[in-house]
Amino acid sequence: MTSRAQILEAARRLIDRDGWEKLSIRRLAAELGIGTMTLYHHVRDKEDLLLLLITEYADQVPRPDLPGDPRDRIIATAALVHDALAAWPWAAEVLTVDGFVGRLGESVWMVETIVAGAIDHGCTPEQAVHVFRHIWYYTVGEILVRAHSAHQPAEDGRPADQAPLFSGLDRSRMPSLVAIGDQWRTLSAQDTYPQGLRALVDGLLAQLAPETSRKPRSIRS
Amino acid sequence: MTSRAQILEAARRLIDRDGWEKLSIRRLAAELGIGTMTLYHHVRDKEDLLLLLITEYADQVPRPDLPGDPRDRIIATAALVHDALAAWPWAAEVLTVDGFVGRLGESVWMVETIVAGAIDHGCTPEQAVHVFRHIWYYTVGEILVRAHSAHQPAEDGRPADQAPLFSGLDRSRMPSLVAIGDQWRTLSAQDTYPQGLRALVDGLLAQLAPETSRKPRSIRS
DNA sequence: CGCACTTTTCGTACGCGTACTGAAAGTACA
DNA sequence: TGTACTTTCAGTACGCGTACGAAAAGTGCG
Repeated sequence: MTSRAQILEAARRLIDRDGWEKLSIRRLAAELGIGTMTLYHHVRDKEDLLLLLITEYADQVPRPDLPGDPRDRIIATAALVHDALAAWPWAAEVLTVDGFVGRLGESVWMVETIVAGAIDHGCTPEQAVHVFRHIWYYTVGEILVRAHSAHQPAEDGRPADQAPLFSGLDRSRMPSLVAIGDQWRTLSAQDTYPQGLRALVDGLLAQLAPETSRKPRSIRS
Repeated sequence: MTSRAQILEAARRLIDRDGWEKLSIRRLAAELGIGTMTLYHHVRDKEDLLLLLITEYADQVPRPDLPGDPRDRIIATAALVHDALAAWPWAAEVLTVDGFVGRLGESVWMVETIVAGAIDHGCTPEQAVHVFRHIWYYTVGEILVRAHSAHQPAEDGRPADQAPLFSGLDRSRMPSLVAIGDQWRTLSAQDTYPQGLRALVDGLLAQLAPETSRKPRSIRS
C-alpha cells in the first residue's frame, strides 16, 4: 500500500539526489520498488505529481506579520509568494505545464490574505477576487519571463538563427532603440516585480474604489 | 534541398489537417518525405519549430490606425497582440514552452509601438522598455491563466482529489468567501484583460512620469 | 466456504523527442 | 582528375509518458 505521502517523499528524495530534470515516472516507480503503471493509481499525471510537490512547497511559505494597511498587506503577500516561487527552481517548469496555471490558488493563505486585504480596502468580494486574479496574472507572467531570461545563454557571438531576445528588431527603423535588447537584459537582472506589482495594485484599486484609495492611508476599514 | 519555408508550410498543412496536437517531428518529416533526423538540420528543436510558427503568426497581426494619445496607443497595441494570441489556439501551448516566453518581442511592431508610445508619454528609453516588460509579464500571465480556465472541465460533481480551482480553500475560516471559486469562474468567462492592462499602465506611468500622467491628456509630446 | 465485484498492481506496446553514428552528396582546391 | 573537407541526410537506439488490458489482491455477501 503505497501512499501519496510516500510517493511525494520518494520524489523529493530522487530530486535531491539527481536533480529535478531526472525525475520521471519510471524512475520514481523504481525508487519506490513498484511497477511503473502502479503510480498512476495515486497520481493522475506527471503534471499532477508536480502539482502536488509545488502545492506542498507553496503551503510552507512562512506567514510573517504583515503590514496593517490593506494595500501594503496585499502587496507584501503577493511578493512573498512570488519570491517563494522564484526561489523554487522547478516553479517555472511546473507553472508552464498547462493545467497547473491558476491552481496555486490552492495555496490558501495567499488567496485569503489578498482577497481579505482588498475587502478591507473597500472592495466588494467580487472586486476582491478580481484584484486577486489580476495579481495572479502578473505574477505568473513575471515568473515565467524571469525564468526564461535566466536560462538564456551568455549572449556572446553566435549569429543569426539562435540569436537571443529582440534579435528580430528592425534596428534601421528604430535607430534610437538599438539598445533595447541590452536594456531588457539589464532588467532581467533586477527585481522589478515589486514595482510593477505596486503599479498594478494601485491602478486596480484606483479603478475599483477611487475615493478610498485616493486618501493617504489613514482609513483602515 | 528542403528549406525552412517548405518546412513551415508542411507544418501548417499538417496542423490544418490533423490538428496541432498531432504535429510531431516524425510526422512532419514523413510529410516532407525526408528522414526524421534531417529535420534537425533546419530546426534546432521542436520548440524552435513552434517558435517559428507563432512568430510568423504574430507578425501577421494587422496594424490598424491607433489612437493618437500615447497611453491609449500603448493599451490598444497590447490589447491587439493579446487578442491575437488569445485567438490562436496553440498560443498558450507554445507560450508555456520554456525558452519561448519573452521571445515574442520578435514581433517587432508591438515592441516598437509600445516603447515609442511610452517615450512619447515622457519616459526615458530605459523606462519605456521597463513599461514594455511589465506589460509583457501581464499579457503572458493572462493568456496562460485564461487558457487554463478554458480547459477546465464542467465542474459537475467529481470529489476530492481532482477538484477544480480553489477546492483547497478552507471555507470554515473564510465563510464570507465561499463563493470565491464561482467568482473566479465568472471572471474566466469575461474579458477582463483591458481593465487590468489599463490599471497596470496607469500605475506604471504614474510611477515613472507622475507629472505628465496626472494631466488630462492634452500634451502629446 | 464460494462467488461476484471492486480496487490495486503491473507487463506490454505505442508514439514521442532526440543523442549518437556514420553514410552520402556537395564543394574547393591540388 | 583525385583528394580533403563540409554539408546534408538517415538508421538505430534510448528513455520518456501513458493507453490498454490482464492479473492479483482485497472486500462483502449468500
